[in-house]
Amino acid sequence: MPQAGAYHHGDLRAACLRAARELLEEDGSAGLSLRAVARRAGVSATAPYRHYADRGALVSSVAAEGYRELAEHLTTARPAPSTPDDLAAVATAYVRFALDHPAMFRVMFAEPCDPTSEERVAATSAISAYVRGIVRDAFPGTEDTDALSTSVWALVHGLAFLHLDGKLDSSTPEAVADRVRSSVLALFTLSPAIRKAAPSD
Amino acid sequence: MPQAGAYHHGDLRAACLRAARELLEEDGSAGLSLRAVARRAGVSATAPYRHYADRGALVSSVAAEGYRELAEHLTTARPAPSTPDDLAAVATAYVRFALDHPAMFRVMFAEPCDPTSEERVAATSAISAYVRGIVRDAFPGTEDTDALSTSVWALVHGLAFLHLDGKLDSSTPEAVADRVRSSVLALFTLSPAIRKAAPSD
DNA sequence: CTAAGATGTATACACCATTCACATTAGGGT
DNA sequence: ACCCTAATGTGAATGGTGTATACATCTTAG
Repeated sequence: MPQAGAYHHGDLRAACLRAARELLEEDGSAGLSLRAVARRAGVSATAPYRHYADRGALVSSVAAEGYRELAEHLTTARPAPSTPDDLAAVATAYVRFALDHPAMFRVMFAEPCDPTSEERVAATSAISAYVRGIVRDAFPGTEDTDALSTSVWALVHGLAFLHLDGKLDSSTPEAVADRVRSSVLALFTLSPAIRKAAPSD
Repeated sequence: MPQAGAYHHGDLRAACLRAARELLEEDGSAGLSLRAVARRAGVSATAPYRHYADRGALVSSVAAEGYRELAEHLTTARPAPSTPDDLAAVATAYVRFALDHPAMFRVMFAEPCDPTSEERVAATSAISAYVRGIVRDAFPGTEDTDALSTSVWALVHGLAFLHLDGKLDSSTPEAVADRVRSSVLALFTLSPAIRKAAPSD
């Protein structure tokens, strides 16, 4: 039975993760220090090193958790997305997640982020596959599904960041939802002008 | 005549900016510390405070310079853009800028960034206006130019970030250029499937 | 020429990441 | 039941960082 004595924590690894997430919510990414995490977990400053190689490793774990939660948030918004309309709904859910958890979202995407963290790679490729699945269902006639889903992800991701950075008004959830929705759909309803102007390959 | 004596630097403000940019190129955003800037400028650790309120102010100035250079980079790529093809070229230039100056790009967009820096606001609105101009010329028949240009900016911005974060292959400039180009254009060439699937308003 | 303001320095404090030697404990092999 | 080992947590120390404060030096306006 763990947690009998006070010397050993029991599950410090998980406690650190939880503390890190709380600090992120409260003080933003600036407040996420190893020492603060240790303090909150009620443990000495260097104890976390037994479970994380360095600060970056902790951050990577937090990010990975964020990816999983984002994925869950999206599937909750639309459990079985298969139409352009579903796609728009998922897109707004994506942006909403970013605005509801700004510090977490920044940790997930705005860090230097070495690509050697398997946890991160696995989690992001899950999201990528999810988007690809929706696009495949929503636009069955598409030749290059990968390219299109990349475009969609990039569009939504960019919208999230521009809102997050205050470059676009995000005062009300409705305003954001409307913009995301219309942005996603607008790009699909412009064909006449474009086909006339750019009839290449 | 400045720079006669050694006590006063002459133009420490500019020297700090230059030093900050060099450190950014060399060591990434992690190496950008006020103390390192001061060291490189050959000045005491607290001297920069005479010209910048705090670290954030320095970073904001660097970011503002980055915005201006990005704008210049884009206009150099296509001095008078007016077609979808031009738009694609400008888009690749945008992503290329991000990949060529990753640390700078992150400073520009991935920082918490209080919206109270006039320098930043002015510089970003310039880019926003530039994109809007291209879109207006490239798609004259569009009702809501603002919405469309927002979408375009978001798409390109998202592509830049996904490449930067290693979520998309950026091993060769050609691969990146092809993907950006096709991503931007692909979204304009899907009309049949979409109009059939989502015939709303 | 001098006094005041601008600019740079020195010192100090608090915080942080990280390392290392050490203390405590849990659990498996006997 | 016992001990030994590996896992886990502690404490002190090192070197880096942002920032405030008091002080030194220079420039320049009057």
